[in-house]
Amino acid sequence: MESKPRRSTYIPQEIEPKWQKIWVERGVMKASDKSPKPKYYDLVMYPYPSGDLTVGHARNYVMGDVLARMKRMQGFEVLHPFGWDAFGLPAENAAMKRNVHPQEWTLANIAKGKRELQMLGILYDWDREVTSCMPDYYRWTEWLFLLLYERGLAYRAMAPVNWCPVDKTVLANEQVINGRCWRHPDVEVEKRDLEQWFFKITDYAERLLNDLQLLDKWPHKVRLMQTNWIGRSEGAEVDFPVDGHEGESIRIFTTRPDTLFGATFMVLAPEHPLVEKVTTDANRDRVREYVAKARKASEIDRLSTEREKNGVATGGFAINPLNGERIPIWVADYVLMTYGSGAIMAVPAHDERDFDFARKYNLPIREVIAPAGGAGDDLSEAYVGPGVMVNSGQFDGLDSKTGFDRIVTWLEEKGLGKRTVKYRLRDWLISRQRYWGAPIPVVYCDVDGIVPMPKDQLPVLLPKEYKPLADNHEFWRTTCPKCGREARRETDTMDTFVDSSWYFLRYASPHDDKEPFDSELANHWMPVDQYTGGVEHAILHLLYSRFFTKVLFDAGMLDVSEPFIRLFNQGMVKRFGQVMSKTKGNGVSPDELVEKEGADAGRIYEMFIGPPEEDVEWDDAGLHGVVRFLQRVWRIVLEPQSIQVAGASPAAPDQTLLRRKVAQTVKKVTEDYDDLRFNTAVAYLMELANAMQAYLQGGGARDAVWDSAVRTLVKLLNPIGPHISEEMWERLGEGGPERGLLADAPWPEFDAAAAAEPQMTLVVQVAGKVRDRLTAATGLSEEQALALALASEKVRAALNGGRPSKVIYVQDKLINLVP
RNA sequence: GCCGAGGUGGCGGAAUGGCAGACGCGUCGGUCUCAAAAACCGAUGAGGGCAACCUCGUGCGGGUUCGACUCCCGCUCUCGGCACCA
Repeated sequence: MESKPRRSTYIPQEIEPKWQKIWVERGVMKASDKSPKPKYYDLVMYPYPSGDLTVGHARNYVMGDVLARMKRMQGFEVLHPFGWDAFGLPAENAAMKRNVHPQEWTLANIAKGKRELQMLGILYDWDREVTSCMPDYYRWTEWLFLLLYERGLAYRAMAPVNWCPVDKTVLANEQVINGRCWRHPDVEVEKRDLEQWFFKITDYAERLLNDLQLLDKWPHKVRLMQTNWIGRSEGAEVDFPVDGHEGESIRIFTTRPDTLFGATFMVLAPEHPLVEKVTTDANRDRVREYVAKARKASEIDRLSTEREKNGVATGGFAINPLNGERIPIWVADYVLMTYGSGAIMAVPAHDERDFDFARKYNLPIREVIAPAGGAGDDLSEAYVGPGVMVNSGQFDGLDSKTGFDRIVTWLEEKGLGKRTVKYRLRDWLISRQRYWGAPIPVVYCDVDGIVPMPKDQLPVLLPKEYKPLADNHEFWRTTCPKCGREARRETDTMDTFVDSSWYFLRYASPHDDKEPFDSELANHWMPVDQYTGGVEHAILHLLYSRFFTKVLFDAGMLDVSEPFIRLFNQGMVKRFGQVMSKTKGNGVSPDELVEKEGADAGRIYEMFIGPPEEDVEWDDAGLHGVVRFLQRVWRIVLEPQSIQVAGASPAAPDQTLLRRKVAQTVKKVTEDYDDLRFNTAVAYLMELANAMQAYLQGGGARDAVWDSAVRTLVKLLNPIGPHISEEMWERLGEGGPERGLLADAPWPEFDAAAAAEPQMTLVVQVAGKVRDRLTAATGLSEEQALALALASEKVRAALNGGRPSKVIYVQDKLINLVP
C-alpha cells in the first residue's frame, strides 16, 4: 500500500503559541524612546479589569494591533501600550460579595486579562503597562490633584449634588443620565447638600469648545455631542431692581435681550436666595410650602418636560429697567438654580415655557417681535423666531438681531446689564465616598483649614484594611503638615475618571519616580496619533482628558493642548441580539475561540464581520468562512502543487494580470488598514487569494512573478493574521527565528506601473441605460469611443437606427448616447 | 420636542454622481464517498422567455442631471445623543 506524499496542514493551535513566545522574546513591540524613526502613538482605551474579557471586547484591541503592526512594517517607531483602569466600584462589590480584598480581585483579573490578550496575538509594550490602583501610579494622580489645587482649579464647595443610593456615593453631572445613575439605569439619583471637591473645568469651557475645531479627525458625532454638552449661549445679564427693596435687584440671564419689552413677569428658582426677601407676608405660607415641595421632588419629576409647569406668586414686584414697568415675581421649579443666575425674565410671547406658564396662571402675553411678512397676532403659541421689534418703544421697527445689539449696548451704557456668555457645562465633581480610589491628598486642620499634602510626602496610601475610610481612624487621624497639630485627613477618594484623564501621558515614562511623566518624553510621543475606544466615552473621558491636557499645557509640562489627533469609536459585538458578556452567558472567551478555530481566524473574522464602527452580530458560521479562507491561503502559499488544474473552463493564466492584481491589492489593503476599513481590506485579500488560486487552476507557472505574489500576500496578511503569516514566511524560507521575523520585514511598496490598467471596460449607455460593455484600450478620444460604441449591434438596436443627438463621454469609463 | 446617524438580495455587507449587490455566510446542483461530514467545483436580486435577451429593482413620494444607492425637498421607520440650560 502506497502512502500519499504527506501534506502540511494548517493547525493554528500548533503554530500560534510558538510565535507568541518568539515575539515576546524578541521584544517586537518594545518602543524605543531614542529611535531615529518617526513615531506613531497607537492607543486603545485602557479597560476596567472586570475579568469578563470576551472576543467582543477584544475587537478594538485587534484593530489597534493591526494598525500597530502595519505601522511598524512601514518604518514607524510605534508606541502601542496597555494598562488598566483599575480603581472603581466593581472591585468593592466583588469584595463584599466574595470577601476578597478589592486589590486582590483586581490584580487577579489583570493577570487573567493579560494572558487572554496575549493568546490572541495582540502585542503591547508590556514594560510600559500602567495600573491605576497601584501606588506608583496613584501617587501621581494625587500629585496632579495638587497641581490643579495650586492653579486654583480644585476647590471645595457645598452644593446640591447627585447621590446614588445604591453606590452610596456622589456622581458627576456627566454620570447622571436622565436623572438616573449611569451604572444603575433603574436607580434615581437623589439631591443632597454636601461639601465636595470640584475641578473647575468651566474655566476651560471656551477653549474646550473652540479647540473642537482642530479635531477634524474625530467622528463628527463626538464633536457635536461635546459641543452640545458644553452648551455655549450668548446673551446678556440684566439686573431687575426689586420694587420696595432699595438696592436689591434680581440678576437674570437672557439670550433674547431683544425681547426685554415683552417681559411680563419674573421667575425665581425655588432655591434662589432672594425668594424669602421678595415674598410678601400674605404669600409667605404658600411660597414656603411650594419651595419645600420642590426641594423634595425627585430630579426626574422636576426635569420632566412633559409635566405641567407650576409655581406660585411671591406677591413681590420687580422693575423692568428698560421701560420702568412693574412686573410680578413668581417662584417656579422650571427655573433651575444651577444655570445662569437661577432667575429669568419671562417673555411668554416668545418663549414656549414662559408661554405655557402664562397661560396656566393668566399672566399677560405681550408680543414684541413680529414675524417677517405680517403681524402674527395669533397667540396660540410662542413665536421664538426672528422678526421685527414692536411694542418696544425707541427700538420699534428694528429687526430682532439688530435690536439684540442695540439693547445690550444701551444696558451697558446705563450700567444695568452686560453682554455675557453662559455655558451648560458644570464643574466636575470629583469626590467619591468610596474606599477603592485615589485618596484626595488634603488634610483639614482647625488652625490652618484646608492644607494640601506637600508633594514630597505623596502618596497618601490607601490603608490595607478594606473598610470605609471615614470609619478608619488610623487613616484619617493625622497631623497638620503645616503646624503639626492634630488634624483630620480627607476621607473621600477621587472619581476614577481622574485616573484616566492622564494615563496616556504616563506611558511615555511609566517608571518615572520624580514626576507624573517626563515632559521631554511625553512631548516626543504625544499627541496620540490614533485613539480607539467605545463611544460611551464621547463626553466623560474624552472631555476630561482634553481638560487635563490643557491644564498641563498651561503649566508648561506639555507642548500639546489636544491629546488625541484621530479618534475612532468601534461598534460592539453582539451575540443572540445582546452585547457579548460572560455574565449574560452569550460571550465567546478567547480560550474557546483559540481552541476551536485559532486566534488568527478570530482576529480576521472580527475585522471582516462588518464595518468597524457598526455594532455587529457574531456568527459561528461566518467565523468558519474565515477558517476556510486561511486554509486556502495556506495551500496556495505552501502547497501550490496540490491545487488541481481545473478541467472545465480554466481562465488562461496571465502573469501580467496576476502582477496587476497583486499591485492593486497592495494599494487597497494599505489604504484600508490606514483608514481602519478592515472589512474591505479582508475582502481584497480574499479576492487576491481567489485570483491566485484561479491562476494555479489555469496551470500558471510558479516562477518569479508567482513567488512575488505569494510573498506579497503573506505580508499583507501579517498585521491581521500574524501567526499564520509568520509561519508561512518561515516555511517559504524567507524568515523565521534565525533569518528574521516577518513582523520586522518592510511593508510592500505600491507599484503604480504594474497596477495600471492598459484596458478598460467601456460602458455604453443609451439614454442612461447600459446597453453594452466593450473592452478597449485606455485613453480613447471621444470620437474613437463613439465609433466603437456605434459599431455595437446592441447599441444600434437601442438607438433604433437613429443618431444620438448628444454624447457624454467619461474618459476610460463610460459613454452615454442620448437619442 | 430638538440635534445627529441610518434604511441596499434569504443574511452580514460593498459601491459616495457613471457596470448596483464586491467579499463572505446561507441555499441549490455537482465531484469525491458504501454513506455522511469535511473539502473542492459551479449556480444564486425578482419577474418573463426555449433562447439571444427583455422588464423591474437600493424605505415611500417628488425634484435636479445625459445619468442618482449616492445630490436637493417632503414623508416614514429604526438607532444614538440631549431634553424645562432661559
